[in-house]
Amino acid sequence: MSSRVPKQGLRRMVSACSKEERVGFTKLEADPGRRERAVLAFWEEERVFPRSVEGRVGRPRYVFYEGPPTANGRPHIGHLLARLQKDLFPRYHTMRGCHVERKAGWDCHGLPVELEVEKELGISTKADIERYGVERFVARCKESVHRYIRAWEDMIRRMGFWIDLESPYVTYHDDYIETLWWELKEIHARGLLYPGHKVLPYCPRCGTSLSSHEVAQGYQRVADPSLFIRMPLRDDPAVSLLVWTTTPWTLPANVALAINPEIEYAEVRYRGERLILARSRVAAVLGEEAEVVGVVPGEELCRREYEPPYRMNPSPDAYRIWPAAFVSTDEGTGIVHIAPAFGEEDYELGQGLGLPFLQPVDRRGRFTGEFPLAAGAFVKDADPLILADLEERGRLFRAETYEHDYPFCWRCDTPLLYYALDSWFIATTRAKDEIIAASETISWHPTHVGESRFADFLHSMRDWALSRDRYWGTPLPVWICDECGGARVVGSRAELVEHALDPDLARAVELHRPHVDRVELRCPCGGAMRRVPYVLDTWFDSGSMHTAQWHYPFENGDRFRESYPADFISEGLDQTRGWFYTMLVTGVLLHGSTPYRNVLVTGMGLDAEGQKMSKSRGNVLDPMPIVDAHGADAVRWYLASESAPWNERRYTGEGARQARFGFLDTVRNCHDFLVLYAGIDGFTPEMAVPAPAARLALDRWLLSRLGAVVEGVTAALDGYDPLAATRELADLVDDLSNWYIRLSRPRFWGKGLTEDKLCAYGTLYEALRALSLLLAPFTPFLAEAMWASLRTEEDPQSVHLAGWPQGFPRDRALEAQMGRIRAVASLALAARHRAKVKVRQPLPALHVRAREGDEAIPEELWGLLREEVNVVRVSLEGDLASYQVPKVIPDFRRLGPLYGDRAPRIARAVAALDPQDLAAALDRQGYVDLSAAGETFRLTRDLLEVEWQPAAGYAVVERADGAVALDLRLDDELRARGDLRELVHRLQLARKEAGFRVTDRIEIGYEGDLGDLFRRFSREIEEEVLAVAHHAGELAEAEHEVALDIHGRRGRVWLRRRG
RNA sequence: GGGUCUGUAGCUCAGGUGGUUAGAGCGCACGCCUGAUAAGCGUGAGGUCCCUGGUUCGACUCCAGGCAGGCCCA
Repeated sequence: MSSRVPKQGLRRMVSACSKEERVGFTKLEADPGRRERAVLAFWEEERVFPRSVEGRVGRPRYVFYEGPPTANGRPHIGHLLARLQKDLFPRYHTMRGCHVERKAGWDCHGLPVELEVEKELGISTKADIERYGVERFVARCKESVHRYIRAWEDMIRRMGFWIDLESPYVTYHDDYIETLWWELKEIHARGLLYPGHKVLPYCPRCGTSLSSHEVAQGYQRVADPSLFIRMPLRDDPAVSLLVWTTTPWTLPANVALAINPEIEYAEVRYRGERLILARSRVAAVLGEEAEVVGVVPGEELCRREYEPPYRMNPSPDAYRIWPAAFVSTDEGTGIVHIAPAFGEEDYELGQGLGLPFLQPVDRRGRFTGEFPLAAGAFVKDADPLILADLEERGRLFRAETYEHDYPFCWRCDTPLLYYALDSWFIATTRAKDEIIAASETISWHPTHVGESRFADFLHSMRDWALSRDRYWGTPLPVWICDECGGARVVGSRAELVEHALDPDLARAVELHRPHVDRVELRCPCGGAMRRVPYVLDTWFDSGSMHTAQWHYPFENGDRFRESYPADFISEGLDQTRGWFYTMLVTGVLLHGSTPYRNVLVTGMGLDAEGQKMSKSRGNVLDPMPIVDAHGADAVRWYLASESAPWNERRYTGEGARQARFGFLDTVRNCHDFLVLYAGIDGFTPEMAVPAPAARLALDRWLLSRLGAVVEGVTAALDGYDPLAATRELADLVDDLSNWYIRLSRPRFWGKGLTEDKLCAYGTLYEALRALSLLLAPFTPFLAEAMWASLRTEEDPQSVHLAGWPQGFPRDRALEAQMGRIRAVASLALAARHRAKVKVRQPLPALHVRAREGDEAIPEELWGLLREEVNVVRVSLEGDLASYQVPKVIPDFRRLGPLYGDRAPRIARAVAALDPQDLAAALDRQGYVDLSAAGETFRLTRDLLEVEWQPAAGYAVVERADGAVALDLRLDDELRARGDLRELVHRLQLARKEAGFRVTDRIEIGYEGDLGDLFRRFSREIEEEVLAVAHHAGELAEAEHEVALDIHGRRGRVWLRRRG
């Protein structure tokens, strides 16, 4: 296909109708929505994204892994930050010449999806699901996932996030699941997969346990009861142990108390009763009133019996006191209530001592008939019942509330219970050293997340509670024999078929509940094996994408090997314990090394009030209206340029608006400026332009700045610091717009395509072209639209198929000199402002206090300065003393106490002296002697303040970056020149009011006091306003007429177009 | 309670091996420019650099302790 047609196609799509329309350059569509939709259509038609990947096959790979979005909610603006990084860096490395595959992925399984469907169906328990039918339920889960995937795809496309949506990995596909099965078999072969019975955080609503990384997501601050309870000693009922708990509902399951034998306990008398508690807690718990009557060593309490709150077990081992090292005196009384069913430490203690196990709570978190007081009540609701009962029986010592963080189910907000459960585990703790060693090869951005937060988490690692008692998930591939209890971990579909009682069923079955549960295997013992009822923790799904996305090892061996590990991943900070952790674990267990080398961690999205955005809070900001209003580029630039990626952000719509008008429109204006004049002169990029060395300093400066920015942006992106890159780019655009173009404007106005004009066009063209390339990763739409206008026939069709810019040699001396000139210009403008003199009025001189290096600045640059600040002459001075006069002010606050009523006379004497001499003397010797009223006084420097003021006719500005004195004295010539500029300005305004084009030639008639000016500056006026003739008197057939007042010269002017 | 990050202008945020007068954008005020024009530019006002203590000739920066917020852990 010829590149000509699509080039014109995009041109048509992105450009506004322009009067100056020419073959090459075209103005950019100003409406971001229209511009971006045209670019999207172009990308689609020309398959630009796939070509940008395919075109680099065989080049070094830069491997990117997509952290799959959970397909159970709509995207909000908080998701965009990480997505932006995931687009920006692959685009950049593609332009650097790497082969960057970007396979999309969808995380489809899990409780959140089930919850969504439950809500749709208006049901809320597992029994409801069973009644509804697991098969239908699972089918609806699949539908739900598809709905959300479509919403995500729409957002991803509209934002210009390039990722391969055509062939994503999908965690619920059989191929994906098969890899997970293979992984589990591998892990099992290493002896790291085991079934256990442990106390786990458990959601009674969802009916399933949660892993540590899930629990981490759901802590909330709550007020819980805080109870102190009396537990009388069996052998001495007059004495009670004082026990503290924040979970009254666990008391019925109490079977023991634990103390620490290292701790000293005290028997105290308190308001007539005798209590035992840790000695160091007496004051905190009981206050001043308590009287310690005896010390009880911890060991003395061990094995003694006590009276439990509820005697529910007859065993002689129950209701005794035991030693335990975990008992501390940080809180409570140093005596801990033990309920093995409801606490991890409790459970282990109970196992170790062979204590009875009481479980009066069912899987739904409700008390069973075993505990009639609260039978049927949800545990948290039973708290008040138990409290009242203890109170009534005189066992309650004190009841308060206690504010602490308690874990809640991260999806359904039900308080979690610690509950003894059967579960399957991965023994990650046995590979802990290996995992930590691998983690140390990862580069974190920012470093502290990896060094502290992630490292801490790894060091406190627990075994991974892998199984979930749910429906919509990867089935745990473990089959257990009914007869002998033997287990088989199935690692592939083939293995399933091989051992199935019904191989045809196994061959065709979908690897989901309830289908796969119908497959029974033949046990070596001859019995039938049935699958355990569990599905996997969804984090195992996404955490395995490094391997499962390729359906490795069943196919794609090469692709897997070339793509492991990833060079780059980027997700939100909340993934530290989520995806970053689970992916590392599976990567190390299966492949022995980290699955990713660089992680860019993005901060969380907050709303305008600083609250975390979340679906449950209802404060999520939908990005699409903002995108519609200002464009995807504006949102992208806002996200990239506002703050470092890892900072949390407060999002408002305002940021994108600013990005659009403050930055993107400036870029567009710069481009359109070139288009306007290149159109008039017929400049095209194919024209031969003099070599940079032959161009003006202004041109050479801009080219050097380009070199600096290319270096800066490259280094910033190589270091995963997009913020620094945007700063470089913003500075460049400022230099381009507010200095280069501003100062070059007169160069573009002259007649014909002169050598210098060619240089200006060539330089501006090269700058815009490089800018388009540099912007491509950040604002791909605008960059593309610019490229469409600027590219030559030899160039790639898309900016995203082009290479990263290079080849702009630096001239650091010139950059520094121009920087100095700009600083001086700013000082001079400040001086004009202070003196209230317009820039249009020429002034005789600007005196600059010289700095090191100023003498080396070439005359050419001083010339730019003269024009910019409109002065006839610029001079360098050693100091500005000649343009300032000192004013010596006596300090009455000091003078008064020293000289009393003589002070005013001294002040008068000071005023009578020449301030110039006074200041010089103070400066030289630090004091001045003077006589007043017949006395001589020696006034030291601290008594007299010297203030420097501009001398008459000067404006002086002094700042950290320099000092200038502006000569404001006007003579007739300067006044006349000022009048001329004023007149030209008014005539230009009149042209514009008349609606003439910038190229129209005109004829002028005038009358009144303006004759002098027209006669004297005849040539200048005609050139400036493109007049071919002017004469006194009203103009026949005038198209426009204005009344003028130029500094008191009044008159009228008529304009008419000619030819 | 522990870890960690953050705290700088009205708002959103940069910055600094410890060194004259701490920056940007937006907003605000005033003005300039007018051949990029339903644009552009400049100047200015605005800050106890969260607080307290320490180290130092000198602290917004380093150290310690606190306060507030976010995230994470228990």
